[in-house]
Amino acid sequence: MEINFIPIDYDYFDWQGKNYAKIIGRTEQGKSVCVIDSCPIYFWAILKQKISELKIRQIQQKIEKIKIKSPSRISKVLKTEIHSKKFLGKSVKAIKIFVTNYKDAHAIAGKIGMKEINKRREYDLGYITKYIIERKLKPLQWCKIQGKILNNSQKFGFLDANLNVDLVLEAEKISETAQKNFSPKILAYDIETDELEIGKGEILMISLVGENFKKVLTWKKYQTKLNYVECFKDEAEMLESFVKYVKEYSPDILTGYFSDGFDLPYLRARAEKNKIRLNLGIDNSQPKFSRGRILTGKINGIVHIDLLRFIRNAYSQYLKSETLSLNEVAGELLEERKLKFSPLEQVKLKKPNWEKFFEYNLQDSVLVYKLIQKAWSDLLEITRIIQEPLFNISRNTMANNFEELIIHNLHKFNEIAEKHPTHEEIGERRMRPKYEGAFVFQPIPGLYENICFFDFTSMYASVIVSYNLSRSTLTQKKNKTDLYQGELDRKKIYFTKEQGFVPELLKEIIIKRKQYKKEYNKNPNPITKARSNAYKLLANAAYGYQGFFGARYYCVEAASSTAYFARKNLKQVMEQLKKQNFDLIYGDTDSIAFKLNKHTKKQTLQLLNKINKKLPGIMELDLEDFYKRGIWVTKRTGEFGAKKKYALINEKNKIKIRGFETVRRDWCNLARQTQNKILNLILTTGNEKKALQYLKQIIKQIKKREIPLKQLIIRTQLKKPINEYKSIPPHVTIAKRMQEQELPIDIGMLIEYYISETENKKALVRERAKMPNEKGKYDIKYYLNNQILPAVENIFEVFKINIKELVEGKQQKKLGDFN
DNA sequence: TCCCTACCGTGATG
DNA sequence: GTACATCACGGTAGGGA
Repeated sequence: MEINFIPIDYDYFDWQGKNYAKIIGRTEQGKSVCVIDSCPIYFWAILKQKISELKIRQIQQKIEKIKIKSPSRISKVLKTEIHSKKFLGKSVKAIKIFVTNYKDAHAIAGKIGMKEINKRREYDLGYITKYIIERKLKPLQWCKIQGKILNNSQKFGFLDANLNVDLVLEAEKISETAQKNFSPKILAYDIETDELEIGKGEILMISLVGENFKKVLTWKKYQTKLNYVECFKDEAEMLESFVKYVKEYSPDILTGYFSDGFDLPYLRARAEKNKIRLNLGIDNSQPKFSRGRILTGKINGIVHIDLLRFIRNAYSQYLKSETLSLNEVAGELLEERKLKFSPLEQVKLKKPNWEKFFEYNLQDSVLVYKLIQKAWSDLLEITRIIQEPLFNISRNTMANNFEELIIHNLHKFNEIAEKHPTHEEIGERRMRPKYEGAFVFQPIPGLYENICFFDFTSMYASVIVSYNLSRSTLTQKKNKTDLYQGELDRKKIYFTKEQGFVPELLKEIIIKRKQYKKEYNKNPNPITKARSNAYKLLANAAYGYQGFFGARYYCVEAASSTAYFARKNLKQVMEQLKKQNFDLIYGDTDSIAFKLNKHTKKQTLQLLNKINKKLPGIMELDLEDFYKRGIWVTKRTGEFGAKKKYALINEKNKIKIRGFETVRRDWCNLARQTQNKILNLILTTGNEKKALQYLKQIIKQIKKREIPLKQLIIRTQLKKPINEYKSIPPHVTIAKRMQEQELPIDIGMLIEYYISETENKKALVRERAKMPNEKGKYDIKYYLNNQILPAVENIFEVFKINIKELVEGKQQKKLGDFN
């Protein structure tokens, strides 16, 4: 039997002491298939230099005798082979040690302590990772599989009989085939409960949304006109029906939002309470939760995706949303929001508005369903590039993905994989002091006209490639003719010029990114965009990866040298611009802002071209944009220009604001909006007159208490448990109060408060902080002096206007128009 | 008690 | 609590006058 097959979910099991991979996927016709397969299990013992062949033979014989007994099996070394390999770029001789069961590889490696053996490696790779590398059955990539059908066969203990799939195949031959698109069957779900703590309350309803499929399941007896609502006798019956519907729909992917941390564990807890099996798995197994720092829910045969985690890891830095709540993210990506409804208030009512409740519950699943449609091409693309299962890809950080990309490509370099750092190694790495990072140019405050911005494309990644910065290229040699000279803690360090595998893989990524970006610009569609985006995300992760204490290929020398070469190149370009009589305004890490002065745009671009020709390796300087006007301000403390704070207007009148309070969520809306408006007015008109008028009007409104409280709410995130705070800022005080009132508080929550007036004028800010629903008068002085003034003071200072007097009202009679 | 400053905490930039 | 360093700024804690 031969089929075209796309692998979706991976799992493995033991049969008679041996490991087997169990891969769930589909045929072109959409039939669900389970493929059973296996691969040799081995790890490496890397030999020291100059060991005699006789000695190696003796070591092999010793190793081949190793046996390990565990309660469930006897594991042993099957055979050994000698190979010429590379480890960290250096040629080595290594013994390939084949074992019966991968779970014992670690223990067997522990028994190999001969003094001739330098290192043992690859006993810490996961079985699925090894399997994918060995058998090239790559996630979400179409392939041809020849094999034997298992039909109620005794083999594997009647495993096929308990699988809800159309076909079970034992693979014999796997071969490549042309790639086509793949649209998985997706089901989104969401639950509503009357208590937030997992399992404490009851699940009131569950919504399910798929293609031409929508349901709300509930046990609240209620007559409804909504045809998608189904009512059940009790919670138990509803849960059983949920399982039934999921199985009938037979999705490839079951997805929720924060469902790792809430929906799935809640369902599991309530099923237990009701003594029901939540047998969602394709083998009728229940969801399994891995107890890491963060809960992770896995369902056999169905890829459970917590979309929040993917969005956080892949998209968050590119989103404008201030929180990653479903409401905000959907608002930004879909221009659609959650229904306005407050479930936790409703459940406290005697007669909740069930009709609205059902609609609200359904809408959440609708949003998740639409969001994953948007994310799908990225998920598919990243999965195909990294070659790890979708379940992992959807939860991995980008640094994590980068490491797995390396692991899956090592065979191209004949490299043996480096191991994970041990606890002690991680501890040491974390102890080391910080290395010098990016260069930031000290701006001179002012309003500038005719500005040009250049920036380096993927600067850090292109530096790593151009200077060959990595663990395997770091060298002790000091023969300066064929080495790159980097820096760590002001000491010189060296990298060979012979290309290392990390820079080479990164180079491929950058080249593909450029290629796909071109393709996208020519032919903009979700696929080309996703491809281009996926490569960009990966390239950006490479620098952080090498400086990350948990990385297999950690190399602080490479990380610090990356920053060093970036500083050097940025400063060099700055010098060139200065020599050509451009006035520098600003620069940060990989960007440069300067005044055109008497130069034309054409001349400027010609210079850009000239600079590019001299840049090392694949480094590239790009035109970011031309701007009509821009403003840089002083720091609140000190007379110097503030870094990382500026605002620009381009020739299409598009405004770009960086670092100002306007873009910071921990300032009240009034301060943010006032500042935004003032920056807008100044940038569009080129002077401060209208802005000043506007400010006066706002100040008047504050003093007359005309500002609605909503505009004055300050939001600050609670980042750790309350008792871990050394000093107690206002938002922690409020969090404590909320806790006392048994309001739900959680790490990561945005705490809202406003500052009220009190008798005691000297009270600390936190003593004046009140929850939004607490009665009180907002403190006029606080909002003037601590919110509005700091937000606008430095902007007007550019025009030599002292706002302080205006705000405090010292000269109010003179200025006349408010009191 | 007042005043100053170091440090904490958050959230930006790139 | 798991990619990096740099920076601004409000607020508190705590010591010295």
